[in-house]
Amino acid sequence: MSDNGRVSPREQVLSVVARIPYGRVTGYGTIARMTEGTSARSVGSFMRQLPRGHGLPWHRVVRSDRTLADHGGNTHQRELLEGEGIRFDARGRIEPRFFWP
DNA sequence: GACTTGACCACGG
DNA sequence: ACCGTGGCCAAGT
Repeated sequence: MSDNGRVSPREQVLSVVARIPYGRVTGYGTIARMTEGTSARSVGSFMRQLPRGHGLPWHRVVRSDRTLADHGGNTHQRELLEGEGIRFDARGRIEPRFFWP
């Protein structure tokens, strides 16, 4: 924690992302609701600065419309998710049953 | 401290 | 179902 007993927004976000179970996904807005002092947009801003490959399952965070965010480069997010058994429909949307909670 | 920038979202037309 | 619009809030300039 950083100031007066309250955990900083990004710490909370990191903590929630780390808790997303294997084989499930959640949305930016959902994370915003589980944390304080955040919005879906600010959650995305935090995620953007994360160094890749530090162990955090960043790929389990998707848009509320169940499509994958455009990260602006080669990311194998879809492959990573499919590797966990997550299925996409013909439109490129993750099937609702994989959402967490 | 004002102004800009996003891995976003809900809603109306 | 597809846009456009306004709202959101931490960070960076």
